Amino acid sequence: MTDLLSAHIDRHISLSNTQKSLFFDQLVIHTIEKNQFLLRENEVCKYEYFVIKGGLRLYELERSGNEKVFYFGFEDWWITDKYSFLTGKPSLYNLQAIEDTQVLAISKEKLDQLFMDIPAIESYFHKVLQSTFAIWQVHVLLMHKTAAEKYAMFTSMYGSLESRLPQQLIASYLGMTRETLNRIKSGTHDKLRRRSRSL
Amino acid sequence: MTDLLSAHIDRHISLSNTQKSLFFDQLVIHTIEKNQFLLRENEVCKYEYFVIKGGLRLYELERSGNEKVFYFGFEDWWITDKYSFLTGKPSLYNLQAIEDTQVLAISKEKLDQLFMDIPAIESYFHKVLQSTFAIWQVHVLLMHKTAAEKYAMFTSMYGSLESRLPQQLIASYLGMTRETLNRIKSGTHDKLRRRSRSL
DNA sequence: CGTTGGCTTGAGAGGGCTCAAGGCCAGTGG
DNA sequence: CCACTGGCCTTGAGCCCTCTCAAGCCAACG
Repeated sequence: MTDLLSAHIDRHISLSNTQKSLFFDQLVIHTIEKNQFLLRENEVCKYEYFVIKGGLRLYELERSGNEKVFYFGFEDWWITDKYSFLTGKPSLYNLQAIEDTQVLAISKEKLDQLFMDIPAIESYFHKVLQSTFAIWQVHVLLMHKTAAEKYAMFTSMYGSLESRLPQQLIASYLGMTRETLNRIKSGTHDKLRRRSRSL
Repeated sequence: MTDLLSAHIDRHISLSNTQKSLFFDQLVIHTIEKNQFLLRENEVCKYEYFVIKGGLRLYELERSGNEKVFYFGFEDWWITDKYSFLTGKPSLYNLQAIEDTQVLAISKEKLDQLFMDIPAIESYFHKVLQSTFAIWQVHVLLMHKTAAEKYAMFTSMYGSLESRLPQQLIASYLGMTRETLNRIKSGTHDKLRRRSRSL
């Protein structure tokens, strides 16, 4: 159950088995079905989640009904609404399973205690945040590009995820409509269409 | 010289004067004029910089000549190209002073050593990264909005910076052209113009 | 004052959006 | 086994927000 996490830790820091046990004792396993939520708008996000099976998305639901996806979490990765988790303020976002999913959860209180008892664990979460940060940074860079460039960046970085994600969600993550993404993939985006129409 | 930084640390963790001295001994002060660079494209970013006076911008220079600003650093804040700093790979970005500026620099080697000697210092940098992360996260959210919404978000979050930043740089940060930003500020963006033209 | 950098304003073009319809497939129930 | 349904993808046509290109203005500074 904690094998994936144990291996993930080993890739970042070295921890004795005793220390790992102290850590793992604080974890709670959650199993949720596709489309169920780990967090909904206006709730405070009290946990960080390590995905051991399945996938999740973090998204904003606008008043218009439009959904904007900001982050995905699949196996071997941590996901949470960091802002709500750290500040204790109500979340503006939703964290929903996009497949049948299993996660390990750790609460803020338990985590803070672990940081005090075992500095290496804070070091681990520091490194995890560095990786997460890199992903968000790329997301900002990507959002400055044109639709075709965005999709090219996405496939080059997350190509392996593409088969598990409906186009809708990819389009939302890239800040474009499903239709635009589809036209890019099929090679019929406006740029080309216009040219041939005028011939 | 290290007063600002000392106070900044105190706001995040508690450190003895001895420990602070160990930290401060590793810092090097740099003074640079407006428009000079701390880092240029293709160089490896070897330092994290704490700004004690002035301001900097981190930006990408596209082959088209277009500049895209991703981050600012003013007094009391850390700035670096985190990705290049952590991976040791050449940076894709430029870090340039937008005012006459003074920074304290710490190298990756020194910092890693400090993390091993004084875990609280890693805790401090972990917390700083959490704050930096929040800024990039907002930046992603912002990039999904319309031009007018972007500007509204910017003023509500960073209004105090607005007077120190040329509109050009704000526009770039927001992912729009100077002209569009200007039209939004003067209340003459297309939406309104068209309506009155048709009357 | 000439130059330079930044801000303003205008007109036209185009990339991506909206709205709308239709197709495909898997799951479900008759 | 087949009709029905819902979710997702595809395609089309027109529109609009933002960009591009181009001038002109103003203030700071040599």
